[in-house]
Parts: sequence; C-alpha cells; structure tokens
Amino acid sequence: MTIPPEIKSSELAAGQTDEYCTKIRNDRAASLCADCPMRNFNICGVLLGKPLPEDDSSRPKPIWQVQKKVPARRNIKNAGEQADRVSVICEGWAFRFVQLPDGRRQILSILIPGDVVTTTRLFDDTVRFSIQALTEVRFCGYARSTLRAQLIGDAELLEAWASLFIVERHEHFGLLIDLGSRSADERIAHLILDLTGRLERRGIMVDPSFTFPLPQKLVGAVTGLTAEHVNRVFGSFRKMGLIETGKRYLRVLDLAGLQRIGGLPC
Amino acid sequence: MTIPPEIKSSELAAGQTDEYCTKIRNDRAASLCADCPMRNFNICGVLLGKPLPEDDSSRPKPIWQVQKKVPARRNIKNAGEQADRVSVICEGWAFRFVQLPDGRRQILSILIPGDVVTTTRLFDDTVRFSIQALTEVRFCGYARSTLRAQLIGDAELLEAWASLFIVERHEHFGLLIDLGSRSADERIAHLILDLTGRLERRGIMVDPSFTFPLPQKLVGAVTGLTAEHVNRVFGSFRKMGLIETGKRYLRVLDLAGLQRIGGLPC
DNA sequence: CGCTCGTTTGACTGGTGTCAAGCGCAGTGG
DNA sequence: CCACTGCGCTTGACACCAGTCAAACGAGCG
Repeated sequence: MTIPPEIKSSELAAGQTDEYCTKIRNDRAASLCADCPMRNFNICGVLLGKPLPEDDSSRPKPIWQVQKKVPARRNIKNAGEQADRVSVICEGWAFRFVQLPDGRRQILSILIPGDVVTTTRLFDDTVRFSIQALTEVRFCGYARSTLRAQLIGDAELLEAWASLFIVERHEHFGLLIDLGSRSADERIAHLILDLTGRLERRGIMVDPSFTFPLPQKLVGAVTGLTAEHVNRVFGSFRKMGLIETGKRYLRVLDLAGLQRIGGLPC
Repeated sequence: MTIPPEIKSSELAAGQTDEYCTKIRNDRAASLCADCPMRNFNICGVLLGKPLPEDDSSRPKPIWQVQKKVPARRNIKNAGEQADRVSVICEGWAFRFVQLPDGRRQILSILIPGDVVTTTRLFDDTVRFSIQALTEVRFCGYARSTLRAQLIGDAELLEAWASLFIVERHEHFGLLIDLGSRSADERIAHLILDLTGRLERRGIMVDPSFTFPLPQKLVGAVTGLTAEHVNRVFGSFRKMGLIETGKRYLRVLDLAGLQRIGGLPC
C-alpha cells in the first residue's frame, strides 16, 4: 500500500515544507509584483498603492520579502508549523484543510489568486490547519513584524485587513450552511457558483468556463461527500445540461439552473 | 397551524428587534459592569482595565453606552439589520443562525456570557445572520464609532480584537469538520465537550453539570441533524453512562468516554 | 510497457430523515 | 380548581440519500 501525497507531506516534521519551495530571485520578484494582476485586490492594493506605482514616496517601501513557488500537490504549510510571513497567492490554486487521525480530511476553504493564505497569521504564530497547493502556486510573503507595525495607526490597512476577515467568515458561513442543512446537489451547485463568482470578481474567468483543478475526490472533501457520490451528482448535472466537464476544466452552461439548485438566498 | 416564535420574530421588519429590549438605567448599568464576572474576558478587560477599577485615569473613561435585556426566544438582531453598537453578552445564552427560505435553520455558533455578539460589527455595518436569545439575555453595547477610533493606535485593544476573530474562526473550523466529516455521535459529543470547555474557561461551570438551555431541536440545528435523531443519540449516551440529562440541565458523567467519541485530536 | 491516479458505473448497505403517535409538563383560561 | 393546549421529549416503522465495496476504463508517466 502506498501513501497518498497529501499524507506524505503532512507527516513531515514542522518547518520542513520549505524544502519544496523555490525562492524567486529578488530582482525578478519585484518585477513580478509590479505586473501582478492581483495587486489591486486585498491587502496588496493597500500596501503597494493602487494606482500602479510611480508615487513610491507616499507609501513606505514595499515590504515584500520573498516570492516562492511550490509544485502542485505539496503542502505549503503544515498544521502546527510556525511562520513569520503572511502570504498572498499570486498564481495558482491551493486549499486549507485538516487531516483527522483516521485519514478523513476536511477542506476548509479553497484559495485562488489574490487570497491571503493565512489571514490570522499576523496575530497568531502557529497555523491551525494545513495548506496544500492544488496547482503549482506562486506566492508572496510579507514579513509579519513589519506588517504588524504598519497596521497600528494605518486606518486604511486596518480596514483592508478587517474586510479580509469578514469576507472569509462569510465564506465559512456559506459552507457551514451547506454542510449542515443542504443536500448533495445543493452543496455542489453552490460550490461551483461560489467559485465562478470569486474567479469573476478577481477577473480570472474567461467566459463561463474555467480551468477547474479540483479532482472529484477533493470536491468531496469540501462538501463532505465521497468521490463516488460527487461523480454521480456531476453526472446528473451534465445530463440536465447544467455544466460541461472535462479534464481539469468546467463550463457552466445554465447559470440560472444551477442557481435554482444551489443559490443561497439569504 | 401556529408559527413558532423563532420564525415569528425573524419575519419582523428590520429595526424592530429593539421593541423587546428593555434598556437598563445608566446608573444601574455602571454598577452591573463593575461587578461583572465577565469583565476580565475578551475586550471588556482591555476596555475597562483588568485590575478591577480604581486607576480610572490610565484608561479612557469606559465607553459603555447601554445595557439591555431581551427575553428568552426573541431575536436580538435580524439578518440585514443595521447596527451601531458592538455588544457583549453579560448574562444568558444566545445563538447566531440563518434561516433558509424553506424553513431550514442552521445555527452558526452558540454564545455564552463573555462572548461578543457581532464580532465584525466594528467594520461591517449590516449583520449577516440573526441572533436569538436562548435564555433571558443581558448585554452591553459599546458605541461602534468610539470603539473604532480607539482601535487605531491602541495595540493592546487591536490584539484583543484580533484574538476574538481567531478564537471564533477556530470554533467555526471545529463545526465545519463536524458537519463535513463526522458522524452524528461524534458531532453531539463534540458539541457537549466544546460547551463544557468554554463554560469552564469562563468560570461559569459548577462541577461537571451545568444548565443546558438548548432544546434538542436546536442541538439538531447546530449539528445538522433532526431533533428525533438527536434524541436517539442522547438516549444512547445516557445508556452508555456518558451523560445525564434533565430539564434544561446536563451533566457529564464520563468525560474520557465522551472525548473518545467526540474529541478533536488535531 | 506497466504503474498509479482519477473517473465512471453498479449493487448493496447503513446512517439519518420522515412520519406518526403517545407522554408529561407548563402555561392559560374558564 | 380543573380542562385545554402547545411544546418538548421519546419511541417505532419505514424510506431514502449517500456511503461502501468492487470493478473497469482511460490518461499520464517513468
């Protein structure tokens, strides 16, 4: 019997996730940030100044520390690890999850470009869940201490930070409602709608189709279902003409129909 | 057919929850705060100064605005309502919930004395869920604007605030794991353990028994189960000698046994 | 080529939901 | 004081959604 990769990497001792990370040279990193389509979202916008750059004088020098890359299916951080950086995903997808001792796994949230990997890291130095790259992921790490010092007294940054929490909490509530009181069909339809909505808001989605790097097993780990049942629901959605699926790809054919099933009207 | 009270009150137009609230006279409110056993927890401790009072000079004058009372089973706030106060529960239990259009209801968290009712209220002026009193509830409201002004530049308060978020998020993760990947027995055992732990940390629990104002139907609304099934699980726990239940009362007889079922070892 | 992983499908099982009825208690009104 | 009523708890019979187990297929990859 072989050990699946997610378990393999989560069993590493704390602090060892760094070994897969490729650090990007500082000069290249700066130019990557300058062109980053995500720089206008979340805290990046506040930290780097929204109108592209130029007026670097008004804002303190950007406090990027490092840009890193992690290959697909490796853990970015393991639960219990310490960390001194707050990271933002620039490219790629990842997910937060916890692994129960018997092997069951619950995904807490899916992270897309522009998301902050560990929102509470600024105040809480140990991570309470693991994070795994779904595709290859490139991310930027702000130094915790610098960011924290800046947060005190900077109303705009504080506001941005708080709104991260609020949005994230709202996402968690949505998932709680799904898991607690909705059927498999509803959960999956809602997941699709949620992701399409978020991708659109980040300007990542091209027409109603998008690359969908979540294997069905992981869709199950989000929605609390088994891979087999997820497959059946996908099949019935396909038969109903709601979606079209392919290899790491998904297209919404009937948005209204999906919303009728999975909309959260509250 | 009669309308259950939770629906009745949640159907009121926004802004009407105030009508059940009894405002407590300001002079009485001040003395209630001075003696409040919860003043050392959460943000109250930071705002009012932890060592009882006396050195009122160091801290700005307390910014209590009002103390209010709400009778059991009435909504404290309805989803969508606006609010200009951040409230802390001084006495009694309450819960946050959302009501789906078809009547299904999901409880998001249970609030006990010392908990902040609407943690994000400071930055988000509309409430995204409803809050209902489980017992009679007395709570204190801080003015949002004052609190916010104080937050900028006050590192200690900021820290306290952030830790509210972190603790709350941790609770939500626990519930997500329960709902997504654990059985009915596990969920209910975990709920009991979670509540006993929180009550202990707040110094409210007398020996291993405590008043348990959650009717089984609401235990179901937290754990995503029906009242009938909750009843069966309670019955089996009783038969196994794990707990003892009575009218609005619960006693843990076998903590280790409960932990074996519902512990979250992650 | 042979391995593994993800998808797909089928048969069967089982945990929870649903429906229904009875009981006891507390509040309410006569 | 006593009926009446509604609510919460309890139990049983039954149904169904989703889990489990198993097998086959295709794709990627060394």
